[in-house]
Amino acid sequence: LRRPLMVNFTRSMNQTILIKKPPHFSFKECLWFLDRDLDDCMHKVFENSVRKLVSFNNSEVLMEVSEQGKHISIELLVGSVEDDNLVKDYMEEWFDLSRNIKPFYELLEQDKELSVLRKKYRGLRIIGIPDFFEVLCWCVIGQQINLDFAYKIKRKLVERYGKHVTYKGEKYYLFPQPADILPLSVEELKALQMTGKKAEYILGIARLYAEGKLSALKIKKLKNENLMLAELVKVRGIGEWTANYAIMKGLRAMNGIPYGDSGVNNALFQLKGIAKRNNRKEVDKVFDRFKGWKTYLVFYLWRSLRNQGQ
DNA sequence: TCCCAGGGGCATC
DNA sequence: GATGCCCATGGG
Repeated sequence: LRRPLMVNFTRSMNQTILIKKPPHFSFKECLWFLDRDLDDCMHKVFENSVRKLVSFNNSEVLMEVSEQGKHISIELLVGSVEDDNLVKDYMEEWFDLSRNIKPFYELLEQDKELSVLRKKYRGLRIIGIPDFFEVLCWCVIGQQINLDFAYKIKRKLVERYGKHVTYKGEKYYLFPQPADILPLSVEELKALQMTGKKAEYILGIARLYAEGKLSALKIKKLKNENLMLAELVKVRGIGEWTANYAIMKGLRAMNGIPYGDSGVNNALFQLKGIAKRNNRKEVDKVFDRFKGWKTYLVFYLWRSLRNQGQ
């Protein structure tokens, strides 16, 4: 028998998971980062929330993340999970929630020019890309082209080859899996406006995944970040910049420095006046004081390049 | 027209 | 290890 009364409660029946906000956390700053002015097809940002499709044990779940007082609220608009911890663990990775970033702020305070980063962007966390295959593909796509164009290419790839669910007329996508990419030809990928080289690199990465030779787990098992970088750089299409970006965004390694990154260079030029080219030693000099927090410094430097928002 | 944008591979010396 | 060249699109 149907029970009409239940209809009114449809909304509250969605599974909702609460996570207590850690100290030094600003949901607004995190939301700002996810939004920027970029057309990222992997999530949708609204005024006070962000929606993202995630796969837990091969079942798709559409999350709506917002803040509710002292908590971060994750409402599952589509799908559900048996164990709340799946969602909590995912959120921890995505927003780097479990880290106490106070020591980073103390280090910032000691740097005359950089302390402004704390004042302006307090509460911003590393926003990660928990899918390691996605990080690697994204790096290859984004190499050496402007970000707007890179996001355009990613959108084409994802909309064509990624799974999606539809919610209220909007489509939400998962990044394609290695198995989705592997059967494609260079020509099919070039049709998405990436170069032949990039198409080869992405197919190569998908192949390594399929052969079980490359995965987040394999890299995580390595003892330290230098070993991780060395292993990743062996892969065609992955250089020093990409390897660093990948362990920062995908594995939450804390001492990544994407040498040669134009954003980091521009920010350090603006804030500290150091050269934009051949500046490795100067960059190291700034970063040496941030042992254990280098990735955070990179992230805050990127943040400083865009002045809108608080 | 030239240069740059969240590079990397390769050849060459 | 440093340098130069190629890839290849779009915006300033």
